[in-house]
Amino acid sequence: MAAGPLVLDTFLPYRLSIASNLVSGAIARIYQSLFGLSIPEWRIVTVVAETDAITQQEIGQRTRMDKVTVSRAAIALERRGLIERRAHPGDGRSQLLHLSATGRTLYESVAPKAKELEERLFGDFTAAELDTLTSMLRRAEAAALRLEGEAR
Amino acid sequence: MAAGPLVLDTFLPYRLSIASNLVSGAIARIYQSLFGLSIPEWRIVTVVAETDAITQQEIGQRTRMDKVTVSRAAIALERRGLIERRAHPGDGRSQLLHLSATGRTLYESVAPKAKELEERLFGDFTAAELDTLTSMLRRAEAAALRLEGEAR
DNA sequence: TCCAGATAGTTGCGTTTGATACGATGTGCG
DNA sequence: CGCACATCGTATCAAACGCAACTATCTGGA
Repeated sequence: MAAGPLVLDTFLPYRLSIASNLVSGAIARIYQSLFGLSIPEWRIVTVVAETDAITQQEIGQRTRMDKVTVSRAAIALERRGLIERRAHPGDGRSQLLHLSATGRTLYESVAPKAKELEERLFGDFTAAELDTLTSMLRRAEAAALRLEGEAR
Repeated sequence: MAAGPLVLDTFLPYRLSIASNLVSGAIARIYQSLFGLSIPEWRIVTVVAETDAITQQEIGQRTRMDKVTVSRAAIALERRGLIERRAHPGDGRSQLLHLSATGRTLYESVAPKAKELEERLFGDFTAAELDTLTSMLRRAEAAALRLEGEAR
């Protein structure tokens, strides 16, 4: 671990926040202008596409989005006809989300664009570097969760 | 670069956002409860401590915070007596921020706590890993900035 | 069976955020 | 020197966010 005095510019949580905000900001602007999707909406479309049918609660767990955020984005997506919500057989409180035909079509143009953006952002990383980065991020996530856990 | 279909869970911008939100969230809560400082306030205190006297505009550039965010946090810090604002000699529009005695005292307890948190979050990373992570984050920042640049 | 407590999703509301407009000051060109 | 334009910081307003309260439904134990 870095010894010595605090220097904001090299303080890792700070660097992480700066990098994440820049990357998220760039992507958010592009998705908004190309597809009219916010980040929560985009995440939901992707998760629903990957699972075929999923509850809002599960989406929240997977993506760490607040259930309120999921609820609002799901309502917006339904209004736009991109997803459909059916009663959950066996649990009347819940509903299963899945893509409409329109939603699936949209997803099929969104997904390649996502890969392209990833390529543009991380294209000069080697495969090994990408693995390293991913695993470091997961380690940091786990540590942050531990820290939160202690607090309560 | 990762080939194959989009899988949200391994999509790097997504992982970056999740990690950053968890880390920032944990730190924000701790700083709020220990020192009553928001993240923007904390950043300003740190930058001012490092530079001794700096304009709000420069703070914004360094930390990538909006000038509105900086303005509000600076006003709050001045009200609490942690920083002082003096006329900028040679530019009447601007002002130089510096720490008050109280602010310096606070900073001297904030800084070690920051190092401690960094240690708790990234303590199991080797020095080499930390360097790698930092430089990868900087590369991603640069790529995101290029992407933004193209958009306009 | 019935009721207390837990859970899914929505709504309300206060806070935070950032784009835009503004007032004040500074700068450069004619 | 004067006027158009840029820049610093603040104010304003609308949108995003997340906690807490709420409704409806489910679950387990007496």
